[in-house]
Amino acid sequence: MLWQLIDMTGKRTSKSKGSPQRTNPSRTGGKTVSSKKRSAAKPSDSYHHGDLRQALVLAATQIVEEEGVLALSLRGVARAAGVSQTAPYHHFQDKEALLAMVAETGFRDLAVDMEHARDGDAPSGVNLRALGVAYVLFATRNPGRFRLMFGPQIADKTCYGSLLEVSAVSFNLICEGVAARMKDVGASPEDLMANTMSAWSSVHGLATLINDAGFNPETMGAKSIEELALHVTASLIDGLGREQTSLDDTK
Amino acid sequence: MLWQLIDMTGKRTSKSKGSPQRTNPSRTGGKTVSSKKRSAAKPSDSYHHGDLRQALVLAATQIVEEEGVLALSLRGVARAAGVSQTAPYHHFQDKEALLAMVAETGFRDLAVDMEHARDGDAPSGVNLRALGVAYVLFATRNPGRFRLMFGPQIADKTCYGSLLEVSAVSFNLICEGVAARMKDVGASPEDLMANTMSAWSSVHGLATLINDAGFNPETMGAKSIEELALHVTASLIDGLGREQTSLDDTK
DNA sequence: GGGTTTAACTTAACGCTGTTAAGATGGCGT
DNA sequence: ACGCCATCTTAACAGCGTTAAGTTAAACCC
Repeated sequence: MLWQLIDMTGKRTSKSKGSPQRTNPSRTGGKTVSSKKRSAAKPSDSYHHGDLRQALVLAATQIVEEEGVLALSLRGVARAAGVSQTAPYHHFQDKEALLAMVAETGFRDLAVDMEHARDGDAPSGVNLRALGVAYVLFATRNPGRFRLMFGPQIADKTCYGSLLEVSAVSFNLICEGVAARMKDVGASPEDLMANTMSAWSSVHGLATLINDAGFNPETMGAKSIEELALHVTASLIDGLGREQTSLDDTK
Repeated sequence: MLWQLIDMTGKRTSKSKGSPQRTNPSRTGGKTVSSKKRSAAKPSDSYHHGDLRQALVLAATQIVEEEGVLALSLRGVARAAGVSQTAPYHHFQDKEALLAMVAETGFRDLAVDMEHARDGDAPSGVNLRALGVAYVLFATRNPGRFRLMFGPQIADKTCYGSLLEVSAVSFNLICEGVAARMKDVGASPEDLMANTMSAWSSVHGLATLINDAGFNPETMGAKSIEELALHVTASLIDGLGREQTSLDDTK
């Protein structure tokens, strides 16, 4: 998370768990395959798997998304990958490290979605809304991973350097969007961080509430999640009760 | 949650887990004590505890707050209460039911905090901000319970009727605050639900990010959580970059 | 009051989990 | 060719949620 990279000198103690900021030894994505690669399918005949590391991440991602983080067991992941129960320990220090890898792919996918949604040529308000909608849509389409990315399953995220780096990308996108909007409105640049926090809170809160507070958009008078996200981002940009004019007076 | 009570006819299937909407048999607070009550201390000599139910809830609450939901085990709670490992099963159907009780007390305390913060005589914008700040402060002062209240540990919250009822109180407070503000601004009442969602998303998102995304307010240019919460609620009410005028032009 | 019902509590046990230790396998560099 | 060593295996430990069956004592009924 960028706000942690920024404040790396802070007093956040990164408790226990070995050396913090441990750099992932091999790779983040897992493309250093030896040569006889197997993509991700299990061979079941050969003693050595070929690319077990990535297979485990994929299996874990699927379980997280289909049954939730709480239903995920390391043994279950190993079973899904067709290896023994302790094989994962040769690729990940513990269960949390595997989950951190899954979360990392989540942050990567989120950043991709947001980059696709971004439109630098559009008015700053429109661009900011598009970013927010993309954020909410990613969260509601990948609730399991989204919960993992921000939940307590990964106790101290500062232990996983690449996780922090990737998560900073989406944060930067929001931050840039807010900065552009503030420039248009003529707001003081010193409020950039606080305003980024406001924007981020809006979309993150909406996403979290949809995922975890068990409600459907129709109850709130919206036809779809996207429509509701548009409404919420409009409220943020122009103020409560004034969102109906947002598309017109936006720069 | 109110939005579920509202939409009780909805297609939310309340999967498995016995009869949904099960009414808590004895009491919600646990004050139906037989007569020889023991408040919550463990007797350790008498075979029967006296008020084990409440003692378990208290012990669980403490563990949730001090070590997090993930560190809580039913056996550990029983140990803390000084009873055997299976004693809790005579008061709660399973671990989740105990957690639901802890979450319920959380929603009750949240509602109390927000009711204290409410000021019906103040301008609508000021009142709404006070409600939001109270929400964020509760969440950051009780992170363990807050995570439990909205997290996936309680899989299907519709199974616990009293939980839904209590959670509706704070929702109503936000809803009323938004309605008053909309009236002042002259917004169409049909947007009430969507605007409530906007307001709620803002404060819930901020609370969640502070608790789970591991950042400190100073990084965002705020001196305290309260100041940041004030900024975020101002952004919501008046729009991004315009919050500096919020306290003046509010009604 | 004495006998019985019954809620509250106990010990024992099952299968599951995360994790460690120690042994088996086989690709790769020398 | 040989040995190294990353990779994978089986075995084992303690702790978990939960069920089953037995024990205690409070409450209730006549």
